Amino acid sequence: MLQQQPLTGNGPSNGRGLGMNSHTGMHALNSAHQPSQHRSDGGDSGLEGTENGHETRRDIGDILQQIMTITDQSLDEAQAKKHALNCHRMKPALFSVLCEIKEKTGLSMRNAQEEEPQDPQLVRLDNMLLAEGVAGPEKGGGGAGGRGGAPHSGGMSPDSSLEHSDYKSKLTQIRSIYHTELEKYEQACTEFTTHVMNLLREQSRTRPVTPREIERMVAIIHRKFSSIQTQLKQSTCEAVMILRSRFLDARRKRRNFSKQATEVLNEYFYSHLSNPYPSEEAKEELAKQCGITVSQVSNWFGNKRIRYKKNIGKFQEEANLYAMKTALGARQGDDSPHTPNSTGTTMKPANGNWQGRNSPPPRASPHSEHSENSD
DNA sequence: TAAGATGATTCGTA
DNA sequence: TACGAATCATCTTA
Repeated sequence: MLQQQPLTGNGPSNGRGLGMNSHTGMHALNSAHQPSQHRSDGGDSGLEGTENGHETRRDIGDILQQIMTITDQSLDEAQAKKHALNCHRMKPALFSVLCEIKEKTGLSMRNAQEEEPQDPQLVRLDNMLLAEGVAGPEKGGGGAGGRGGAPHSGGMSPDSSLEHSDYKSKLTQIRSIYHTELEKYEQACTEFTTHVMNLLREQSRTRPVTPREIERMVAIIHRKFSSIQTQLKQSTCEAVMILRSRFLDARRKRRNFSKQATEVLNEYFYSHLSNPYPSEEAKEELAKQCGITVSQVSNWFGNKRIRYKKNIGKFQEEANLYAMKTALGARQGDDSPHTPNSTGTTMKPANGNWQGRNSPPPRASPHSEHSENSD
């Protein structure tokens, strides 16, 4: 309970000649009133108010003696003695002297550490949790948070949105567990800190504990708890990574384009059958219309050209269908976007080979103008 | 469950 | 770098 460290201060004499210049506190205390004890300051001590230096020393000696014996007493006795000591007229002076000694001997710095810069790993974890939408404010409605949120392969088909919601709900679970645990840790940290602070404050009545030391102790506690929090963050990040990788694997699964998207692409393809090479702009436009990426449009046209060429007969019916559609649209004065070149009945690639690889379609091909009015 | 359809990937070419 | 061709992996359908 009552620590004796300030009393066993082994530093050099503090110049106040309080008999603290010995390792053995008790000896020092016992000898505090001895006249032989050297006083270097000739009575400057913080013990002013006493007229007689000798008397003062004896007084102090008595107090210290009482402090030292307090641990041997029963609790009640000790409490009473503590109270008496706290009320003793010499107490404030003695206390301030003890504090000073402690400062000088560096005892209060025992556990002091330089303020550490923020752990870069922790910063990374924090950033990641923020980016994933686990930490920070909850993101409403739309995305599953952060960059990992929306799937984009094959557009936002109903299937993928289903998958998406699954991802979202799992992420929400992780988020909720993370926040619950975090709250627990924070609460525990606060409770423990308060407890320790109370203890120290209580002790500071009987031993020299400065507010600065209490602050340091609090900082130490916070460091300990923050290392636990780091572990929590690490685990959470791992969980998110696992979830993400599973989700990404799922996204790799091929999804058919929506019927509507296929229709748009087919309309373009058959209405440009003589030259089914959409320009970059046209691809972008188609991608936008279909809710897919430009490269998916490119893939689609690549596959379509090959497959069409390989089996024109098989696609004849489809070609007729879209040609009719196109013609109908044109007749209705609906200057539909997909009715540009109206090769309509031209169901075959020119020479069965379009331009061929040696002569790719001119970039500024005529159809690109058509595609521009395609919205 | 097998066959066909389809989107993606890889590789060679100009 | 865009394209054709081959191929893979998955989805759809009967």
